[in-house]
Amino acid sequence: MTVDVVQRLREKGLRVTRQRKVIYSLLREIGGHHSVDEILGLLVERREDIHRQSVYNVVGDLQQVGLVMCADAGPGRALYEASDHWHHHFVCRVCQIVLDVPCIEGRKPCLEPPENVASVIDEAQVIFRGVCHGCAGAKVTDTPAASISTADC
Amino acid sequence: MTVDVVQRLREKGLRVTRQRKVIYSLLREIGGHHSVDEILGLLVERREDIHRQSVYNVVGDLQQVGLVMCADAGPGRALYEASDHWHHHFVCRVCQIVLDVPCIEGRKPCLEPPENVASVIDEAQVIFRGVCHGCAGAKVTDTPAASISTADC
DNA sequence: CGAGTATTTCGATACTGTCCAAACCCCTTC
DNA sequence: GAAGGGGTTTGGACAGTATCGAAATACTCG
Repeated sequence: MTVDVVQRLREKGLRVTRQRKVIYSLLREIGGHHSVDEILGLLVERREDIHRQSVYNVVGDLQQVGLVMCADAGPGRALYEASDHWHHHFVCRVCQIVLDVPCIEGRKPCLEPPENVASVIDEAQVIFRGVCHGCAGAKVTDTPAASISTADC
Repeated sequence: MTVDVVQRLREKGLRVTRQRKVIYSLLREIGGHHSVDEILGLLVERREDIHRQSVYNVVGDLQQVGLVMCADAGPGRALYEASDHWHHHFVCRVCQIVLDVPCIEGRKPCLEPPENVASVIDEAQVIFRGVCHGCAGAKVTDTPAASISTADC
Protein backbone atom coordinates (compact mmCIF):
# COMPACT_ATOMS: atom_id res chain seq x y z
CA MET A 1 0.00 0.00 0.00
CA THR A 2 1.48 3.23 1.19
CA VAL A 3 4.48 1.36 2.44
CA ASP A 4 4.90 0.13 -1.09
CA VAL A 5 5.10 3.54 -2.71
CA VAL A 6 7.42 4.91 -0.06
CA GLN A 7 9.77 2.00 -0.41
CA ARG A 8 9.65 2.05 -4.18
CA LEU A 9 10.38 5.74 -4.41
CA ARG A 10 13.31 5.44 -2.00
CA GLU A 11 14.72 2.55 -3.97
CA LYS A 12 14.74 4.64 -7.10
CA GLY A 13 16.23 7.65 -5.37
CA LEU A 14 13.08 9.75 -5.58
CA ARG A 15 11.82 11.75 -2.65
CA VAL A 16 8.68 10.77 -0.81
CA THR A 17 6.36 13.73 -1.04
CA ARG A 18 2.77 14.24 0.03
CA GLN A 19 1.70 14.70 -3.58
CA ARG A 20 3.20 11.41 -4.73
CA LYS A 21 1.63 9.47 -1.90
CA VAL A 22 -1.78 11.06 -2.32
CA ILE A 23 -1.97 10.58 -6.07
CA TYR A 24 -0.77 7.02 -5.97
CA SER A 25 -3.20 5.97 -3.25
CA LEU A 26 -5.97 7.73 -5.12
CA LEU A 27 -5.29 5.82 -8.32
CA ARG A 28 -4.99 2.65 -6.31
CA GLU A 29 -8.26 3.26 -4.53
CA ILE A 30 -10.46 4.20 -7.47
CA GLY A 31 -8.92 1.87 -10.02
CA GLY A 32 -9.52 2.21 -13.73
CA HIS A 33 -8.04 4.57 -16.29
CA HIS A 34 -7.95 8.31 -15.70
CA SER A 35 -6.61 11.40 -17.41
CA VAL A 36 -4.59 14.03 -15.60
CA ASP A 37 -7.57 16.37 -15.47
CA GLU A 38 -9.81 13.66 -14.07
CA ILE A 39 -7.26 13.03 -11.35
CA LEU A 40 -7.09 16.74 -10.70
CA GLY A 41 -10.86 16.91 -10.35
CA LEU A 42 -10.91 14.07 -7.85
CA LEU A 43 -8.16 15.74 -5.85
CA VAL A 44 -10.16 18.95 -5.68
CA GLU A 45 -13.19 17.01 -4.45
CA ARG A 46 -11.09 15.64 -1.64
CA ARG A 47 -9.74 19.04 -0.69
CA GLU A 48 -6.28 18.02 -1.77
CA ASP A 49 -4.52 21.10 -2.99
CA ILE A 50 -2.17 19.87 -5.69
CA HIS A 51 -1.08 21.82 -8.73
CA ARG A 52 -1.79 20.68 -12.25
CA GLN A 53 1.83 20.55 -13.21
CA SER A 54 2.53 18.42 -10.16
CA VAL A 55 0.01 15.84 -11.30
CA TYR A 56 1.86 15.63 -14.60
CA ASN A 57 5.17 15.36 -12.77
CA VAL A 58 3.92 12.77 -10.32
CA VAL A 59 2.28 10.42 -12.80
CA GLY A 60 5.42 10.66 -14.89
CA ASP A 61 7.61 9.80 -11.92
CA LEU A 62 5.37 6.99 -10.72
CA GLN A 63 5.42 5.61 -14.23
CA GLN A 64 9.21 5.58 -14.30
CA VAL A 65 9.20 3.83 -10.94
CA GLY A 66 6.75 1.24 -12.22
CA LEU A 67 3.86 2.00 -9.88
CA VAL A 68 1.71 3.54 -12.58
CA MET A 69 1.27 2.67 -16.20
CA CYS A 70 0.02 4.72 -19.10
CA ALA A 71 -2.79 2.84 -20.83
CA ASP A 72 -2.50 2.70 -24.60
CA ALA A 73 -6.01 3.49 -25.69
CA GLY A 74 -5.48 5.39 -28.89
CA PRO A 75 -4.64 9.01 -29.56
CA GLY A 76 -5.87 11.80 -27.35
CA ARG A 77 -5.17 12.43 -23.72
CA ALA A 78 -3.05 10.00 -21.76
CA LEU A 79 -4.81 7.64 -19.36
CA TYR A 80 -3.05 6.46 -16.24
CA GLU A 81 -3.75 3.62 -13.84
CA ALA A 82 -2.13 1.98 -10.85
CA SER A 83 -0.30 -0.94 -12.35
CA ASP A 84 -0.47 -4.33 -10.71
CA HIS A 85 0.33 -6.57 -13.61
CA TRP A 86 0.89 -6.22 -17.32
CA HIS A 87 -2.29 -6.26 -19.36
CA HIS A 88 -3.90 -4.96 -22.52
CA HIS A 89 -6.95 -2.83 -23.23
CA PHE A 90 -10.26 -2.93 -25.01
CA VAL A 91 -11.77 0.32 -26.26
CA CYS A 92 -15.45 0.58 -27.16
CA ARG A 93 -16.03 2.41 -30.43
CA VAL A 94 -19.35 3.77 -29.22
CA CYS A 95 -18.88 4.89 -25.63
CA GLN A 96 -15.08 4.95 -25.57
CA ILE A 97 -14.94 3.00 -22.34
CA VAL A 98 -11.59 1.38 -21.66
CA LEU A 99 -11.54 -2.12 -20.19
CA ASP A 100 -8.63 -4.22 -19.06
CA VAL A 101 -7.82 -7.34 -21.00
CA PRO A 102 -5.66 -9.86 -19.16
CA CYS A 103 -2.41 -10.78 -20.85
CA ILE A 104 -2.15 -14.48 -21.33
CA GLU A 105 1.38 -15.30 -20.43
CA GLY A 106 3.35 -17.18 -22.99
CA ARG A 107 1.01 -16.46 -25.83
CA LYS A 108 2.84 -14.19 -28.16
CA PRO A 109 1.09 -11.71 -30.44
CA CYS A 110 0.05 -12.81 -33.87
CA LEU A 111 3.36 -11.71 -35.26
CA GLU A 112 6.79 -12.70 -34.15
CA PRO A 113 8.52 -9.85 -32.36
CA PRO A 114 9.67 -8.01 -35.42
CA GLU A 115 13.29 -8.31 -36.45
CA ASN A 116 15.19 -5.49 -38.09
CA VAL A 117 12.67 -2.91 -36.99
CA ALA A 118 14.50 -1.79 -33.88
CA SER A 119 17.42 -2.58 -31.61
CA VAL A 120 15.40 -3.10 -28.47
CA ILE A 121 11.76 -4.07 -28.17
CA ASP A 122 10.74 -4.50 -24.57
CA GLU A 123 7.02 -4.01 -24.66
CA ALA A 124 4.05 -5.02 -26.76
CA GLN A 125 0.71 -3.56 -25.83
CA VAL A 126 -2.45 -4.57 -27.65
CA ILE A 127 -5.50 -2.40 -28.21
CA PHE A 128 -8.67 -4.31 -28.97
CA ARG A 129 -11.53 -2.37 -30.49
CA GLY A 130 -15.17 -3.17 -30.92
CA VAL A 131 -18.46 -2.66 -29.15
CA CYS A 132 -18.88 -3.30 -25.45
CA HIS A 133 -21.75 -5.32 -23.98
CA GLY A 134 -23.58 -2.22 -22.81
CA CYS A 135 -23.57 -0.47 -26.17
CA ALA A 136 -24.36 -3.67 -28.07
CA GLY A 137 -27.42 -4.17 -25.90
CA ALA A 138 -28.59 -0.58 -26.02
CA LYS A 139 -28.26 -0.24 -29.78
CA VAL A 140 -31.44 -1.39 -31.49
CA THR A 141 -32.03 1.36 -33.99
CA ASP A 142 -29.64 2.08 -36.80
CA THR A 143 -27.28 4.25 -34.84
CA PRO A 144 -24.09 5.38 -36.51
CA ALA A 145 -22.48 2.59 -34.57
CA ALA A 146 -23.98 0.11 -36.94
CA SER A 147 -22.20 1.57 -39.90
CA ILE A 148 -18.82 1.70 -38.29
CA SER A 149 -17.98 -1.89 -38.99
CA THR A 150 -14.48 -2.50 -40.17
CA ALA A 151 -11.74 -0.08 -40.94
CA ASP A 152 -12.28 2.29 -38.10
CA CYS A 153 -9.51 3.45 -35.86
CA MET B 1 -5.74 5.51 -57.03
CA THR B 2 -7.95 8.47 -57.56
CA VAL B 3 -10.52 6.24 -59.14
CA ASP B 4 -10.44 4.26 -55.99
CA VAL B 5 -11.30 7.11 -53.67
CA VAL B 6 -14.08 8.39 -55.93
CA GLN B 7 -15.65 4.98 -56.16
CA ARG B 8 -15.27 4.29 -52.46
CA LEU B 9 -16.83 7.58 -51.45
CA ARG B 10 -19.76 7.06 -53.80
CA GLU B 11 -20.33 3.58 -52.47
CA LYS B 12 -20.62 4.94 -48.98
CA GLY B 13 -22.88 7.80 -50.00
CA LEU B 14 -20.30 10.51 -49.40
CA ARG B 15 -19.75 13.30 -51.87
CA VAL B 16 -16.62 13.49 -53.94
CA THR B 17 -15.02 16.80 -53.11
CA ARG B 18 -11.74 18.35 -54.13
CA GLN B 19 -10.53 18.33 -50.53
CA ARG B 20 -11.16 14.63 -50.08
CA LYS B 21 -9.39 13.72 -53.29
CA VAL B 22 -6.41 15.97 -52.62
CA ILE B 23 -5.85 14.82 -49.06
CA TYR B 24 -6.18 11.17 -49.90
CA SER B 25 -3.80 11.29 -52.83
CA LEU B 26 -1.38 13.27 -50.70
CA LEU B 27 -1.37 10.66 -47.96
CA ARG B 28 -1.07 7.97 -50.57
CA GLU B 29 1.85 9.68 -52.24
CA ILE B 30 3.96 10.54 -49.23
CA GLY B 31 3.22 7.47 -47.17
CA GLY B 32 4.02 7.21 -43.48
CA HIS B 33 2.22 8.59 -40.46
CA HIS B 34 1.18 12.21 -40.29
CA SER B 35 -0.70 14.47 -37.94
CA VAL B 36 -3.40 16.84 -39.10
CA ASP B 37 -1.05 19.80 -38.84
CA GLU B 38 1.64 18.05 -40.83
CA ILE B 39 -0.90 17.37 -43.54
CA LEU B 40 -1.98 20.98 -43.40
CA GLY B 41 1.62 22.12 -43.81
CA LEU B 42 2.13 19.93 -46.85
CA LEU B 43 -1.07 21.24 -48.37
CA VAL B 44 0.11 24.81 -47.92
CA GLU B 45 3.41 23.96 -49.62
CA ARG B 46 1.47 22.72 -52.59
CA ARG B 47 -0.70 25.79 -52.77
CA GLU B 48 -3.74 23.76 -51.83
CA ASP B 49 -6.06 26.02 -49.94
CA ILE B 50 -7.83 23.76 -47.50
CA HIS B 51 -9.06 24.76 -44.10
CA ARG B 52 -7.83 23.13 -40.93
CA GLN B 53 -11.25 21.98 -39.91
CA SER B 54 -11.69 20.37 -43.31
CA VAL B 55 -8.59 18.28 -42.78
CA TYR B 56 -10.10 17.01 -39.57
CA ASN B 57 -13.37 16.32 -41.34
CA VAL B 58 -11.77 14.64 -44.32
CA VAL B 59 -9.44 12.31 -42.45
CA GLY B 60 -12.39 11.35 -40.29
CA ASP B 61 -14.52 10.61 -43.33
CA LEU B 62 -11.78 8.72 -45.14
CA GLN B 63 -11.26 6.70 -42.02
CA GLN B 64 -14.92 5.74 -41.89
CA VAL B 65 -14.74 4.74 -45.51
CA GLY B 66 -11.66 2.63 -44.88
CA LEU B 67 -9.21 4.52 -47.07
CA VAL B 68 -7.28 5.96 -44.15
CA MET B 69 -6.39 4.51 -40.83
CA CYS B 70 -5.44 6.13 -37.57
CA ALA B 71 -2.15 4.73 -36.33
CA ASP B 72 -2.18 3.70 -32.69
CA ALA B 73 1.06 5.12 -31.42
CA GLY B 74 0.21 6.10 -27.90
CA PRO B 75 -1.46 9.21 -26.51
CA GLY B 76 -0.98 12.59 -28.08
CA ARG B 77 -1.99 13.82 -31.47
CA ALA B 78 -3.58 11.40 -33.90
CA LEU B 79 -1.46 10.08 -36.76
CA TYR B 80 -3.11 9.17 -40.03
CA GLU B 81 -1.91 7.11 -42.96
CA ALA B 82 -3.31 5.75 -46.21
CA SER B 83 -4.34 2.21 -45.38
CA ASP B 84 -3.09 -0.44 -47.74
CA HIS B 85 -2.98 -3.43 -45.49
CA TRP B 86 -3.41 -4.08 -41.82
CA HIS B 87 -0.25 -3.67 -39.79
CA HIS B 88 1.07 -2.67 -36.40
CA HIS B 89 3.48 -0.04 -35.12
CA PHE B 90 6.74 0.34 -33.30
CA VAL B 91 7.38 3.52 -31.32
CA CYS B 92 10.87 4.54 -30.25
CA ARG B 93 11.03 5.66 -26.63
CA VAL B 94 13.83 8.09 -27.40
CA CYS B 95 13.01 9.83 -30.66
CA GLN B 96 9.33 8.89 -30.87
CA ILE B 97 9.63 7.74 -34.44
CA VAL B 98 6.79 5.50 -35.60
CA LEU B 99 7.62 2.52 -37.81
CA ASP B 100 5.33 0.03 -39.45
CA VAL B 101 5.43 -3.56 -38.31
CA PRO B 102 3.93 -6.04 -40.74
CA CYS B 103 1.12 -8.21 -39.47
CA ILE B 104 1.46 -11.81 -40.47
CA GLU B 105 -2.25 -12.37 -40.55
CA GLY B 106 -2.76 -9.25 -42.60
CA ARG B 107 -6.39 -8.91 -41.69
CA LYS B 108 -8.24 -7.26 -38.89
CA PRO B 109 -8.77 -9.40 -35.83
CA CYS B 110 -5.27 -10.84 -35.98
CA LEU B 111 -5.24 -11.86 -32.34
CA GLU B 112 -7.83 -14.13 -30.94
CA PRO B 113 -10.18 -11.80 -29.14
CA PRO B 114 -10.59 -12.17 -25.38
CA GLU B 115 -13.80 -13.71 -24.11
CA ASN B 116 -16.47 -11.91 -22.07
CA VAL B 117 -14.86 -8.52 -22.37
CA ALA B 118 -17.10 -7.19 -25.12
CA SER B 119 -19.79 -8.15 -27.61
CA VAL B 120 -17.86 -7.38 -30.74
CA ILE B 121 -14.11 -7.23 -31.20
CA ASP B 122 -13.09 -6.58 -34.77
CA GLU B 123 -9.63 -5.12 -34.42
CA ALA B 124 -6.46 -5.75 -32.49
CA GLN B 125 -3.63 -3.33 -32.95
CA VAL B 126 -0.24 -3.85 -31.34
CA ILE B 127 2.13 -1.13 -30.20
CA PHE B 128 5.72 -2.25 -29.81
CA ARG B 129 7.98 -0.02 -27.78
CA GLY B 130 11.73 0.08 -27.43
CA VAL B 131 14.70 1.83 -28.93
CA CYS B 132 15.20 2.20 -32.65
CA HIS B 133 18.47 1.43 -34.41
CA GLY B 134 19.38 5.08 -34.79
CA CYS B 135 18.95 5.95 -31.11
CA ALA B 136 20.59 2.73 -29.95
CA GLY B 137 23.67 3.62 -31.97
CA ALA B 138 23.76 7.22 -30.83
CA LYS B 139 23.26 6.41 -27.16
CA VAL B 140 26.53 5.75 -25.34
CA THR B 141 25.79 7.15 -21.93
CA ASP B 142 23.32 5.63 -19.50
CA THR B 143 20.12 7.17 -20.77
CA PRO B 144 16.85 6.53 -18.94
CA ALA B 145 16.01 4.12 -21.70
CA ALA B 146 18.34 1.60 -20.16
CA SER B 147 16.24 1.27 -17.02
CA ILE B 148 12.97 0.45 -18.71
CA SER B 149 13.26 -3.31 -18.83
CA THR B 150 10.53 -5.71 -17.54
CA ALA B 151 6.87 -5.33 -18.31
CA ASP B 152 6.97 -7.49 -21.38
CA CYS B 153 4.18 -9.77 -22.48
C1' DC C 1 -29.69 24.07 -65.38
C1' DG C 2 -31.68 24.64 -60.76
C1' DA C 3 -32.88 23.12 -56.12
C1' DG C 4 -31.57 20.86 -51.99
C1' DT C 5 -28.32 19.45 -48.95
C1' DA C 6 -23.90 17.69 -47.69
C1' DT C 7 -19.51 19.89 -47.09
C1' DT C 8 -16.40 23.50 -46.40
C1' DT C 9 -15.08 27.61 -44.28
C1' DC C 10 -14.54 30.93 -40.56
C1' DG C 11 -13.98 32.43 -35.95
C1' DA C 12 -14.19 31.29 -31.37
C1' DT C 13 -13.36 28.18 -27.67
C1' DA C 14 -12.13 24.17 -24.59
C1' DC C 15 -8.71 20.91 -23.66
C1' DT C 16 -4.02 18.89 -23.20
C1' DG C 17 0.54 19.28 -22.20
C1' DT C 18 4.98 22.00 -21.57
C1' DC C 19 8.17 25.77 -20.12
C1' DC C 20 10.37 28.84 -16.72
C1' DA C 21 11.50 31.02 -12.37
C1' DA C 22 10.59 31.34 -7.57
C1' DA C 23 9.05 29.22 -3.35
C1' DC C 24 8.89 25.20 -0.85
C1' DC C 25 10.07 21.01 1.81
C1' DC C 26 12.35 16.41 1.87
C1' DC C 27 16.64 14.39 3.02
C1' DT C 28 21.23 14.36 4.65
C1' DT C 29 24.79 16.03 7.50
C1' DC C 30 26.60 17.82 11.54
C1' DG D 1 17.49 18.86 16.65
C1' DA D 2 19.03 22.50 13.51
C1' DA D 3 20.91 23.90 9.04
C1' DG D 4 22.06 23.43 4.34
C1' DG D 5 21.39 21.74 -0.39
C1' DG D 6 18.91 20.26 -4.04
C1' DG D 7 14.97 17.78 -5.69
C1' DT D 8 9.79 19.17 -6.00
C1' DT D 9 6.14 21.85 -6.13
C1' DT D 10 3.89 25.94 -7.39
C1' DG D 11 2.21 29.81 -10.26
C1' DG D 12 1.52 31.91 -14.55
C1' DA D 13 2.05 31.92 -19.23
C1' DC D 14 2.18 29.61 -23.50
C1' DA D 15 2.03 26.40 -27.81
C1' DG D 16 -0.40 22.72 -29.88
C1' DT D 17 -4.58 19.80 -30.56
C1' DA D 18 -9.25 19.25 -31.31
C1' DT D 19 -14.28 20.60 -31.30
C1' DC D 20 -18.36 23.64 -31.90
C1' DG D 21 -21.97 26.62 -34.41
C1' DA D 22 -23.36 29.46 -38.13
C1' DA D 23 -22.78 31.07 -42.69
C1' DA D 24 -21.04 30.35 -47.32
C1' DT D 25 -19.96 27.12 -50.79
C1' DA D 26 -20.28 23.39 -54.15
C1' DC D 27 -21.55 18.58 -55.11
C1' DT D 28 -25.41 15.59 -56.62
C1' DC D 29 -29.76 14.49 -58.50
C1' DG D 30 -33.82 15.40 -61.08
